[in-house]
Order: sequence, then structure tokens, then C-alpha cells
Amino acid sequence: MGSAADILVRNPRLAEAREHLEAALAARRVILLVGQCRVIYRGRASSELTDGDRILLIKTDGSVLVHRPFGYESVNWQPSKCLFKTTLRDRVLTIRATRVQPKETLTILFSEVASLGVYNLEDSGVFSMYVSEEQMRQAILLDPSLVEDGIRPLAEEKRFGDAGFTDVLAEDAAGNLVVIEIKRDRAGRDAVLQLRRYVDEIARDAQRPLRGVLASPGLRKGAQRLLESLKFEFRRVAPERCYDVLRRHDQVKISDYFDSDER
Amino acid sequence: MGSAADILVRNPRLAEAREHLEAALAARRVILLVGQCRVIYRGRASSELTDGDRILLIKTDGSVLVHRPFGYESVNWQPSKCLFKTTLRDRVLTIRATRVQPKETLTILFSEVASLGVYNLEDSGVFSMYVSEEQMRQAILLDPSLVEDGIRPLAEEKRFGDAGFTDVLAEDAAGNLVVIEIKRDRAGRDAVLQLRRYVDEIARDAQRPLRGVLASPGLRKGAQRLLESLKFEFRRVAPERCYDVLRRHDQVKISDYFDSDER
DNA sequence: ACGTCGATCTCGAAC
DNA sequence: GTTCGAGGTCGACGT
Repeated sequence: MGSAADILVRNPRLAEAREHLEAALAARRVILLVGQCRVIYRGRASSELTDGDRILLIKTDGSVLVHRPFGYESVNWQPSKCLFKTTLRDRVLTIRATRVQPKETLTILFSEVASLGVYNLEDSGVFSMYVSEEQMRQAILLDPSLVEDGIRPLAEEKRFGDAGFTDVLAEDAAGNLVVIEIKRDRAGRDAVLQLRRYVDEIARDAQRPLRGVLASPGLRKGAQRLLESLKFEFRRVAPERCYDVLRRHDQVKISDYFDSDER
Repeated sequence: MGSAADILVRNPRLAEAREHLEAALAARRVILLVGQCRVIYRGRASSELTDGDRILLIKTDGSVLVHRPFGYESVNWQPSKCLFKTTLRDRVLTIRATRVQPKETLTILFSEVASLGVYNLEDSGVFSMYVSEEQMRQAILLDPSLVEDGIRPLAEEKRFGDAGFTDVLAEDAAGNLVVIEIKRDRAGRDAVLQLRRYVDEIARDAQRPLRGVLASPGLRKGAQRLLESLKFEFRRVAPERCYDVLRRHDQVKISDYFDSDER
């Protein structure tokens, strides 16, 4: 890494800040600007934020984040591929980030800059997450007994009309079709309704009895009742067991998912 | 603001960085740490991110964000009210942010620090946003002709079972009940299903004919067909007209929503 | 605490 | 381009 900070200045004059900014934007560097600003957004909605101290982060892909000193979420933002324009007038440094589709603009007006950092960051790190819904699905395909003994998956990612994909379509020991909806977290009513959509869709073409099964670590309150009223079934599937299956089939890279003291 | 940056150091040794960090965490300052790190998350799910240059932002409320040099979203994070612990061992500066409920920990392991900034930021700015779904609802309550002439809202925020709230329940000129579902953006199939849920819920108790109306700026593709098959209606309601109504009733503070050159 | 729903949601995948 | 579903979604609001 060496010295990743190209620029790191405290309380720069606005003109100086603008010069660094222009060069950094042209070079597609990561920019951190901390100072007093107000923010205007116009696009899908409109917003205004009056003066205060904020952190502005501009990334290499042209995405923009404005953070207040508190709160997890950014107060204003712009996704990647923004076009930038800076102006300096009347002691205000204006940064405008424009997105084309949909057309929206984010305008940040700095009246004071506490610090400006410009960085040349290299990040080719690999990000892995466990256990996603997709991994639960893979585990169930590898070992369908996670859901039910004697069940056999019929096709991966089979599509039915506009209703989207069923998570898994299978056949049980008795020859019934089984539509399986998977949730990585406890399933609520919305998951049951989603299952119903898939079941309805498939029922239109199916020539044999059809079962709807919700596979998840648990059920939220209303889900049980709704599930019963629709004659669907619930199968408890713990992410831990899915992980075991994946590991047994060497589908998982992570080494210390359950043993690490980081857990 | 004066000098909001308490600390701003380039390439600090890890021990120095840790000292500043500990003091800043105790003082509840905003912290910006840029450098090479890897990240481990354990909680509702698990994730690992191998080495790379990242931006770490810790806020006054104990929220944490780890940003890669690209992408709008943070790669790892922790919501507010985290507990922190830092350690320095084997040339690695470890920052651990723990959340109690749900129990989850985020561990960031820095091997190099390009810059460390500690800030005392003041932000009492006011954030205003237009036009939200709630504002569209207010506009429709103020001027129901936005949806249909002769319609009269019956009650705000009337509740029905666990199904949640209807956006607006009204009575039309003929005395029918009208359930109105509002969307600020073009409405998709999910909005129609949501409307059905409210209509079904109310139909159980209603003593008179019931209509379901979807009020939004437009319809997505599948929504039209689903709407028709369920015998519901669509009413085009533009956010701009809602804004006009709100402004006419002095319900809006913003001055230049449509006239500003920021638009 | 849990459940529901909106969001400038973002992001990706399929069509 | 559009549509659809996942997300450690988050956050707000209500029970």
C-alpha cells in the first residue's frame, strides 16, 4: 500500500480544496471531505438539508455518500456512474453529482472544509457471506432430506409465467408435486403469500396433487395461521444444518464458521 | 465550526493510531480511518472480507461503516449503540464493535493505516423530503378529488385486524366503501396484492359494496392485468399534483420545489 | 420485545 | 430497457 493518501489537508481554503477535488475526480480517486455544508437533492423525490457538519465520500466508481455525524444511513447519496461538476462562488464550494437514468442531481454546498483527503486505494479483497438463502437452497438440492425424507428435486430454477421462480420444485414419495419456498430468517406472512403465488401459478398447469412447503428456521406470528388456512406446510430448516451439508459437499470455503472465537 | 478536526495524521504507527482511537471512542467523536484491513462479521449471518484498502467510519452514536473504494453500499457495518474494543498484537490493530440485541460482532483488523481523522462535528441541520407516500396520503385527504370526484374519506389511519392500515378508507358518491392504496412510485403487482389484503379484511365486516382503488403515478407491467382480474381500479395520481395541494394548504415548507434551477 | 411497511431503498439476475 | 426478489436490508410506528 505504501502511502495511500495522495492528499491530506486540514482546513484548506475553498479554492485549494476545489483544485484538489477537480484533480481527484479526474483521476478517479477516493475523496473524503469533512466540513460544514448544506445539501439539495432533486430526482425521484426532493430533499433539503440545512447547514451542519458532514462527511462527504466520493468513490472511484462515481458514487457519492453524505453522512451526518450520527446514524447508520447516509442522509443523502448518489449511486455509481455520476457526473461531477464543482463551482466556487460567494465563498461556497459547490459539488454537483448528476445521474442520468433516472435523472437526478445531488448538490452539496460547502461553506467550510475541516479536512480533505484524496486516496489511491486498492481493494481486490474477496467478500464471502454465509448462509444466504441461495446457499440454503443449494443445501436442500444436495440433501433434500433437510426438508423431507423421500423427496426429490425436479428442476433447478424452473420458471413459471411472470410469477418468477419457485425456490425449489420437487416430487414427494407419493408422487405429489411439492413447491418449496425458502427463507433464511423466520418466515412471516409475506413469505406465505409468496408461496401461494408460486403454488397458484404451478397449479394451473399441474396434472397432479400439489403441496406448498415453507422451509425456514422458524415462523413469525401470523404465518402459522395463514399457512394452515391455505393448507400449506412448514418445515424447520436450520441454517447450521445447511452449512453442514454444504461443507460435507465441499461447497463452502470458510474454515471457522462455527469454531472461531470471532463467533 | 472553527477547527473540527481534532486529529488528522498520515501513516500513523499502529500504536499511535490505537491511542488516538481509544481517546476518540471515549469522547464519542467521529472517526475516519483509512487503510488496509480485513473484516469479519458474525451474527445474523457470517461474512469475511480479505485484505484490501477500506474506509472505516465510526460515528458519535456508535454506528460503524466499512466502505470499499467502490459501490454505494458499505460492505460491512454495525448499527448505533455498539460497544468497542481495540487491541494491538502482532502488528495488527483490531477494532471490534459488538451489538447486544441481536448479538453480533464486527471485527476490523488493520495491518496498515494510511490516515486517521478524529472530528468534533456539530450537525443540527434540518432534513426535509418531498414527496413521500405519507404526503401523497395527506394530499388525498385534503383534496379527495385527486382520486375521484365526490369521494369522502371516512377515517384516517383506521385499523383492521393484523393486516395493518389501509392507506385511505373512503365513501364514494353512490355510498360504496372505497379502499385506496397509495404508492409514490409506479405500482407493481405487490401493491395490488397489498390492496387485496386490505379489501379482503374490510369485506369481512362491511355491510355494503366495496371498491378497491390503487392510486399511484402509474402501473408496472403485470399490475394492470392483476388489477383487472381482481376487479380493482387504477387512478393516476401525480406527486406533482399532490405537492400543489399540500402547498395550497400550507402543508409544505420547501420554497422552490419546482422553480429552483436545482431541479 | 415482535410485526408491518416504506424507501431517492440498492443490487443482481432474467427476459 | 423492465421486472422481480434478496438483504445481516434499515428505520419508523404500532401493539
